[in-house]
Amino acid sequence: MNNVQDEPLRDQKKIRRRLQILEIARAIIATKGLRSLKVRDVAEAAGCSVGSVYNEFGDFDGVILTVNRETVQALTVRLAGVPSEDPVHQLYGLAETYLAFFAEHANLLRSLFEHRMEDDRPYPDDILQMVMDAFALMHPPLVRLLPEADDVKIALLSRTLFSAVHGIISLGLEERMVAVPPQMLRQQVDQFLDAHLTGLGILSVR
Amino acid sequence: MNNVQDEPLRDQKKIRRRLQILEIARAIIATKGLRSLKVRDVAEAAGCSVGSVYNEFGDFDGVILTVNRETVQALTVRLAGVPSEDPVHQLYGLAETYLAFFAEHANLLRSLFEHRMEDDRPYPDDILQMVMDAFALMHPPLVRLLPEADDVKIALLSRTLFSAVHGIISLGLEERMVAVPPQMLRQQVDQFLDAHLTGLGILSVR
DNA sequence: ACTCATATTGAACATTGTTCAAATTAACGC
DNA sequence: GCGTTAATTTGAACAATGTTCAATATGAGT
Repeated sequence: MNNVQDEPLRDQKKIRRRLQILEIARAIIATKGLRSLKVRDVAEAAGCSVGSVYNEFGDFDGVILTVNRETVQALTVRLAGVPSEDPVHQLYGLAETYLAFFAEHANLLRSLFEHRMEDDRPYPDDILQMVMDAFALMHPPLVRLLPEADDVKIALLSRTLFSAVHGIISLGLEERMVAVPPQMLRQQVDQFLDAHLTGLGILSVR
Repeated sequence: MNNVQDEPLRDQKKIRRRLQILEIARAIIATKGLRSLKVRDVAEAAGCSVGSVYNEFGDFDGVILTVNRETVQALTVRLAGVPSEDPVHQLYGLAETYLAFFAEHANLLRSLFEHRMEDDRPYPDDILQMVMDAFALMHPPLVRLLPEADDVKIALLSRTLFSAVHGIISLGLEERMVAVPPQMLRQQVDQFLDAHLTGLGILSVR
């Protein structure tokens, strides 16, 4: 067993604090946006010094990247929960779930997609991989709907669909670009899928 | 006449410097990204003090916003140059021109779409309006192709198409998301339009 | 309880946006 | 031209914020 009693006190506190820092950072990003995230604010709210934040995460980007990592994970869980009996419904479900998640956590998603590293350090591979995995959830329904298409075609198509839906949603929720009301946005996404799936021959023309 | 001889010397210098500051800021954003833009670098390269940058643009956001404004203008000019004889070709042309422009000026476009103001000041209305005007260039061809659709439907559709294409291109060019080679991206955009326009009944099923 | 390795601290530093009193400069009337 | 004046320009000082590291405190092992 490896329960909490076995953990040295030192590590317990470390772990607890790590979680607290992340919780606070996430809350600030979610409510006030990435640009409002400040080391000192996080340290103060977590009841520790700025040095501790650095000990735990290396640099401030480390905090942001960890929050982003957890955002993709949460998104993946939500997307994986979409019912998969009917592949067409599944595709609509994935898009609508993405919309719902984006609407709930707009600033967290923006942090994921818009954050640029200091200098020109590369974005961590594992996060990229997680994003890819998330939209690979479209593969199975697409394979079922287009049995004769090869893997490359499926991969390309899922990437296209994901990117297109992402564009519609992210620009649609951008307040500054004359935000579309959420209900209307859902309709917009559905109509987009109607047209696109029809064009792919998946839905029949009405 | 209002030629350069009539301008007081003071204003001439002011105008020249304003242009120079913008040119330098644009060059830095374009080559090293928005995050690498620093007041002192700009001032030094323009041969003036940091104070002058502030006198001219109010604050540093002012410089960025002015560069962004000029980016939309340049984009609009390019898009407006797409031939309009055939509405279907025009739509493809608009998308491909957007792709070409985005590929050439990726960092400038990211600055336009991703820059967030300090605090929560609103993004200037005139820039939003310019972006709207840019993608309103899709209205005429869509009206010709869908004569029975009302204005609201056209506006919504053009917004959807623009957002979708923007998503495909911006994620496709994102190095960190496993960048798609430009040639492949063009194919991807074309295939997207094929399917979507077919689904809308604009292209006939092959 | 003592020792030692480790974690934590926060003051000091580095970088970068912002301000403003002082210096400079151009415009104008003579 | 020259002095006066209003406007502009300057850059040192300030403010905000990311980062470091020597000194301190703390938990683990005996």
